[in-house]
Amino acid sequence: MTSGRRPTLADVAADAGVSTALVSIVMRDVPGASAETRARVLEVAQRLGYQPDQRARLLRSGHSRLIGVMFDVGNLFFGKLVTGLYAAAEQIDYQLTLSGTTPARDERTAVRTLLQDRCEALVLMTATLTPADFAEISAQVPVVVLGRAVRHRAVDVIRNDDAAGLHKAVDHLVELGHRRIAHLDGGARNSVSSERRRAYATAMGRHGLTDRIQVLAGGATEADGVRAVRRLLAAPGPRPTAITLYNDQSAIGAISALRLAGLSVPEDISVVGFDDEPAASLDHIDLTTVGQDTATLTRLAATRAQDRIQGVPVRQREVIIPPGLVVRGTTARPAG
Amino acid sequence: MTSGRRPTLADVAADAGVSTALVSIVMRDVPGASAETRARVLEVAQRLGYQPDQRARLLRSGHSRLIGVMFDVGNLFFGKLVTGLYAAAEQIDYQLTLSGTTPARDERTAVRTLLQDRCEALVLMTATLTPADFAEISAQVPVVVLGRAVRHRAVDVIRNDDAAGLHKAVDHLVELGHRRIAHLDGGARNSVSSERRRAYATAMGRHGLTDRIQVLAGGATEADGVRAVRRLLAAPGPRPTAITLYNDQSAIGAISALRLAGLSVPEDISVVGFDDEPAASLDHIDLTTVGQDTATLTRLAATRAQDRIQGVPVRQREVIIPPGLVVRGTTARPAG
DNA sequence: ATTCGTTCCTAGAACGTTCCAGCGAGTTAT
DNA sequence: ATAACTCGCTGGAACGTTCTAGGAACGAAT
Repeated sequence: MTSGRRPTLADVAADAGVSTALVSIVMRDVPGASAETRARVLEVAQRLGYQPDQRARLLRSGHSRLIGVMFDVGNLFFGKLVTGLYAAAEQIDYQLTLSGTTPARDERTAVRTLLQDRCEALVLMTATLTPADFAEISAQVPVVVLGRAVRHRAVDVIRNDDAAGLHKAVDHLVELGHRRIAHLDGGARNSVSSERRRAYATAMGRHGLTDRIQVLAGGATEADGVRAVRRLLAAPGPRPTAITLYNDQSAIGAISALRLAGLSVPEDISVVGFDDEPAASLDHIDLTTVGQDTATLTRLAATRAQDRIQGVPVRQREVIIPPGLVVRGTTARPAG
Repeated sequence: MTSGRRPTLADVAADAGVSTALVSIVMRDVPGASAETRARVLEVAQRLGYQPDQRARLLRSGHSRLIGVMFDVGNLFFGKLVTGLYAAAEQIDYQLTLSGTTPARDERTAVRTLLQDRCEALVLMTATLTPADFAEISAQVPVVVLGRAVRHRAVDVIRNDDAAGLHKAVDHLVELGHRRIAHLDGGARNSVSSERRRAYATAMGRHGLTDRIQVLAGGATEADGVRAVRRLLAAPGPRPTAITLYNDQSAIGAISALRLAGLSVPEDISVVGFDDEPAASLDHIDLTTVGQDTATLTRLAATRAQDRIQGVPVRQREVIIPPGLVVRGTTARPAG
């Protein structure tokens, strides 16, 4: 099946009766060859099934035009980001090398393979790397952290504006007529969670609803959403007409708990999630949620990588992108 | 931040006062260096932050010990398979190069980059490649198709035994006491769907339930599941006490339609899906389903790739792996 | 004393590409 | 007519490794 040896530049050159240098010129589509020679060389290359050897190419040319990307293969949100990165990289004529993390393949390992592939910059969707890791890696290659708030003087950060997301959620609900809006928290020891909680309170304040602020203890999972709703319904006093939640997972849990308790969403109570996970768009969930602008995030990550490679001076190391509100079926005007 | 140039073998050699060849020997951990020299070279390499250049290494050595993997970054099931492949590749001391497909990056493009990276074999989780593509690709490098029934004389196939999956589903329901078991089909023009439908019928027959066979027109989406259940409930005659479905998506739709109609799952009706998607294990779905043996699938794909690289003769080009039944909360004894 | 093996090491040639310098033959400017 | 340039092309060096062949040193066997 597999033919003995893949054809090289030399094979094409010999067949076309020219030098390897000229074939190289033709293959790279740079000036330096006449139209007719160009056509002839291309014809031969096509006929022999020549494929340029990426490794030899970059070994010689010094620069690989390669951006290394680390991501978790078990999380669909990162799939979205990788999709965006591929598109963005193509725009600026860079290639992507992917290195996945799995439960058995940690981030250090993933980064090491990217380094060995001689990527010119790294885009990391990291969860576990430490400041020491960042120091070590960024000493070798520019690093862009995508999607997570990391504070390290040597890395660039492109991430979503969580605060703006919650402002939009609250604005949307207030516009619909809601006043009694609760927030279901994402749990203690979690910086993302506290940023979202604070933003909720600020947003309520901006609408003069400071006295209506109600933060419910919650968490990041469906089960957390279920429990929080049970507590909420058992509590005395007027029920909120709407809830914003830490994320979609807990929102999905909350919705099923509400419906199980005989309340309908959104007629009796509106729900807004966060993240726009794929599950949020499923027919039977149809969750209104805050969606990160993955296209912009990835475009900026790619261009920032390029800037660093080219040594372009960068003003702000951290760029924060406003998300959009994806209005679906779990929000409506309050009853009455 | 980034230091001028990454250290090379020559840098390490100069610093340690030995030849580059010797450093190479030490780095590859092959015999030919004394223990003390080895230690000294390693110390220098560590100190300089030397990382071997993967490209130069394989350019010289001819073989890359690299397996190219193509997968869809937008599908979590493939994430599972990639996870398995990483583990399997490590076992046999190969590295993986990932090339993702996205809506904007087609399979031809993905394969081309893998070829340029000089992978020694390709593991393709393909949906769109044609026989002509397979012919062209497999002429250059061994090809293993993972997870899909492709019939082409030049490629190996490792895939799940869909028929066995449906047999297990039906056996499980019969064992629980069900007799009136329906099957919700995955739609017409779809070879996977018809294999599953036929297997359902065969399984029913083996339990002497040929006269209870009931195939409902369905599809692959949640909406299809919802519609099929509505039709089922509107139809006259006794209701089935259990349904097997084409996949998890349609099963999730079916469940929500059943519950909306006031029926409880599994008390009134049992439901079995197919694929064990991540959504199936969510708390509020908790779907009994047929789960593919991804560990075995990926292990075999990797070793098959290795066999082809090494020219080991292969008896059967297609290997079909039995799936397992993941029993969760949507199946129970029938009422009465 | 010579031969033989081992062990540890090195020189130098590859691998397939790109880059640099340069060359002949036209064309244009002086 | 000469100089200067452009165009199309080529030879050869380089990139960072690994591989092959072999050499120096040393102990053991003859």
